[in-house]
Amino acid sequence: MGVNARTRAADAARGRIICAARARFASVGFEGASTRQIAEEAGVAQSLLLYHFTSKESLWKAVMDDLFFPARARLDEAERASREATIPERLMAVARLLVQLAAEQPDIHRLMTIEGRSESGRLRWLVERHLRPVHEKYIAWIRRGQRARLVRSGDPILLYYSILAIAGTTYSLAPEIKLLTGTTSPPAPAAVEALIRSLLHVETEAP
Amino acid sequence: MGVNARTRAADAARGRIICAARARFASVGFEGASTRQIAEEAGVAQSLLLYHFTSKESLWKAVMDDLFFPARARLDEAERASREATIPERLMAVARLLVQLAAEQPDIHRLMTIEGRSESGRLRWLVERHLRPVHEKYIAWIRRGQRARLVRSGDPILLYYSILAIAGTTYSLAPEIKLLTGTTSPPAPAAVEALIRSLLHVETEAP
DNA sequence: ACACGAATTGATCGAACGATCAAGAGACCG
DNA sequence: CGGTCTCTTGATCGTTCGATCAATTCGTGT
Repeated sequence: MGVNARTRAADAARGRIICAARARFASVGFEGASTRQIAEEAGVAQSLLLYHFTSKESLWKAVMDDLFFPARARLDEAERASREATIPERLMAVARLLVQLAAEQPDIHRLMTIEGRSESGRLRWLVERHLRPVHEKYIAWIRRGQRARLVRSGDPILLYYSILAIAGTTYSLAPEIKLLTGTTSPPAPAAVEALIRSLLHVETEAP
Repeated sequence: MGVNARTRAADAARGRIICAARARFASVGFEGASTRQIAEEAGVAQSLLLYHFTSKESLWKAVMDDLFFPARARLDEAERASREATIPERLMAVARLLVQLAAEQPDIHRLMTIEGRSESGRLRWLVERHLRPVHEKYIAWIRRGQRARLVRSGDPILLYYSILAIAGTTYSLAPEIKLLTGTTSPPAPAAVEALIRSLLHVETEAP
């Protein structure tokens, strides 16, 4: 972005604001987060936040873009890398990355599940801009895998959202799990991946 | 509760407040919900809300008790009814009820997943009062089933939270799924149950 | 019939909210 | 070296927040 020392410092401030905003939006939601708390955590004045992002809603959209565009780029890369594999293995490659993303940044799962629970202008924006391009593709993959009898039968939407749910929940609810069990280390991505694999697999034919 | 016409009307008002509060807390979280909106939706003055429930936090706790105590009673009943069955079948009886509860009242899943994502006094209260008595029991069941080689191996906490995630997510995110796919009818509980069953099952021995 | 008390309301408090604006600070180009 | 433009701040606007309080309503027990 910025080449000058001036604009580089400004970009750093923008980055700190986005980072603080992501944490607040993810934990208390859009309505519950306040621009003053976000600005304080970022170490800037509240008016600077609204200088860079014009409104609270614009800041929320910037947070979403900052989170989803890199994630989608990595998904595209995982698709390309598995170009030659079977549908179930391609789906597993995608699922593996979804688990990895949720483990690295649990906020991404928190933000999706906090916005998807009630219809709003923000949800419509998020669905059209980020979710639909991703979800529809993989749901179509599941359909294709089911036609080839390589993926378990049943509602593809239910199957896809169950994969998303398993991929993120244990990382998203880490504070609750810590309070409940004392466990401070989240499960290994490989263990989550194994559960998803058994969910995706075709059932062994009943006798 | 009330036997007089007077107290019966008051209980009705209390019920309407709790119902409206559950919807608001579930969709925008504790911090995002306002007592004025809740009171308006319940058709009472905001001051009456704080007369019956002394504070916003007390109202939240009343909502949780109102949701969890009946749910736990039904869980106890499902346990008793499956007293003679094997561990995996008892777990499936519990899972079936969890799916049914999430399908009937998706707010219960929304409220759990909105509070579990950041440590707070409310989360501590919820864990000690409602979650620990339920979760620890079923995680112990999973451990017992694993020792008997009747339940798939792996982290029991991950397995349990994956079951919870699958049971509730498609109902909890119904607004998002509707926007994404146009589907207005949520999946049948039996379909969700089938996914959980394949998650719980012991893997077929590798050659 | 009447006084008591639980239920309900409207007014109001100080604090925090999102947003706007004028003013200052300082790096950059001429 | 001075003017310009971007970045940053503090003050302030009107609104809404959770909470408190006095006043009113109305069924109930005596």
